[in-house]
Amino acid sequence: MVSPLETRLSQHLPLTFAERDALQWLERREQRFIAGKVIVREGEAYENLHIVASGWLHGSIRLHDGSRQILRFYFVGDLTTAFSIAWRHSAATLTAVSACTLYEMPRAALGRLFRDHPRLGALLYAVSASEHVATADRLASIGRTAGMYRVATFLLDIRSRLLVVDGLAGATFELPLTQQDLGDAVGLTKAHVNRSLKSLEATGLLEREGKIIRIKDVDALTKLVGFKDRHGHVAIDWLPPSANFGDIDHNETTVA
Amino acid sequence: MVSPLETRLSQHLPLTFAERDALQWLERREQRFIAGKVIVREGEAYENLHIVASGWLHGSIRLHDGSRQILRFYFVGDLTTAFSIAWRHSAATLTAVSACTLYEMPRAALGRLFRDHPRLGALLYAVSASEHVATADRLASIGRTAGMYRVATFLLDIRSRLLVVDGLAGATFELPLTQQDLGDAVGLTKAHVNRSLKSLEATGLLEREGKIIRIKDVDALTKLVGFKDRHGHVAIDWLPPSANFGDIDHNETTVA
DNA sequence: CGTGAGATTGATAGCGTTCAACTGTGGTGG
DNA sequence: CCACCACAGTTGAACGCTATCAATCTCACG
Repeated sequence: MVSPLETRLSQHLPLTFAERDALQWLERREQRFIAGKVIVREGEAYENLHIVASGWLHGSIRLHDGSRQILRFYFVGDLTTAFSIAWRHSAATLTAVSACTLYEMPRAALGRLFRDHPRLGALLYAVSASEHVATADRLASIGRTAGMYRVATFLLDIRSRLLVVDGLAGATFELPLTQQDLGDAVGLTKAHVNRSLKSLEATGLLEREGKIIRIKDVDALTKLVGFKDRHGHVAIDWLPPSANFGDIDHNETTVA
Repeated sequence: MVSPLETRLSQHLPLTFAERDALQWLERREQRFIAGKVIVREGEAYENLHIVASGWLHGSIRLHDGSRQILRFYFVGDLTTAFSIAWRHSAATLTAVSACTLYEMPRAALGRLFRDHPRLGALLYAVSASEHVATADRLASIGRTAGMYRVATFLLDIRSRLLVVDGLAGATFELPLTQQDLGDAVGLTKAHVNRSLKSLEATGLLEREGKIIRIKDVDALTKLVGFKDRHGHVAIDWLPPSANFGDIDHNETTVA
């Protein structure tokens, strides 16, 4: 009965009972998808947002010339393609990378969450902000650096997020992507992704075995490519107090 | 006495008196800056967010190798580098492009806004989402398209935002940027920016006179480069009702 | 008229794409 | 159990876009 979104948000902030209850209400409609399934298609009207309960997904947009840009990968506890909330039609395509389980949540439920739990609304704003900055980092990386660096930055970023999500200690993880997918994420062709991976291996900082990636010296690689980790924490000092009914809160947190 | 942020948000949604009042409270500390001034520096602790009252600014980040990526330009009514809210230290450098006037607003004031006016919080979330998607579009553009297309997309994007902000009817506008700046925004060197502009002029779809840009056929150029306008509207159907005190609202909106 | 910043243009080199071929591997049907 | 197939990964060769470096030009300004 662990709520993924609650777990995620709790990493930033101790939540009140009422807040946790509200989050769990968002996670009642469970759906499962097989690997490769397109869940929401760019440009189509959509009714629901999705919270990831398990599995990998990605959000992508398609360009004029038919090529695809993968914007972000989503893991347990992520609110997928949340940026689409600004429109009735989805801004991106949501695709299951692996088999996954999602909770479906009506758009209006997010509005109610802002109303009933402003502090959670503000926290979601901050989380969304951190994702925006991660996108911005990738923008800079793609615009200005050579292929090998883009790939390394990408791998460090995924590793960093998996750490937060899975609590995996190590620098070894499985990357269930084709090199084509990887290329669509970092803006390279699959051929050059392959060469970039080879170059990385040649530095001795990275090893591969099939889909398994092992970063042999995370610090050295981080320094080499100038990677900035944006996922550790979000600032909460600016958030409003947990409610208009502070007394009830106090009771409930102690109960919890 | 026109409040820029209020004006901006009113474009999406009729605001109540209380909401408008709250927004105006954020705009009491006015500051002026000359062109070129660095207002917030990446990585430094910061206390305040800024609302643009007049002028152009941009937010940028610096890469490992010293090069600069401009993430976004800011105009009247924009909440600048709002994504930094997720950290105590600014995620980006905020620089005045032209002389400008800003309102300074403590970070915690944003938190109070979420608490006291949840609907505004949700609306800010949506606006932030639309900016995130704009960043994502640029990411795709930079990763996958040739220089001429990137520049054209950038110009169409700026034009589109100026339309919203200034209500300018035409396809002619002043671009107070050096070609170096433009290159830092679209991921090209200044030399290649120049060649890309020349190529665009050669198509007959664009004219330049100094800093003045005239797009001769917006629709044709939009179609040519596959530009998607993300600035027109944000969806508000998911927002919560305007307050817990519906009756007061009703009075106040009619009074207004 | 000198000065300096930005714009423009040219020559060259390199990175990444494109296209194509080949290899390895896991799954499937006979 | 094996032949076959599809798909991903790998590698090579040639091309083209963009960076780099440098020189020149333009223009506003003191």
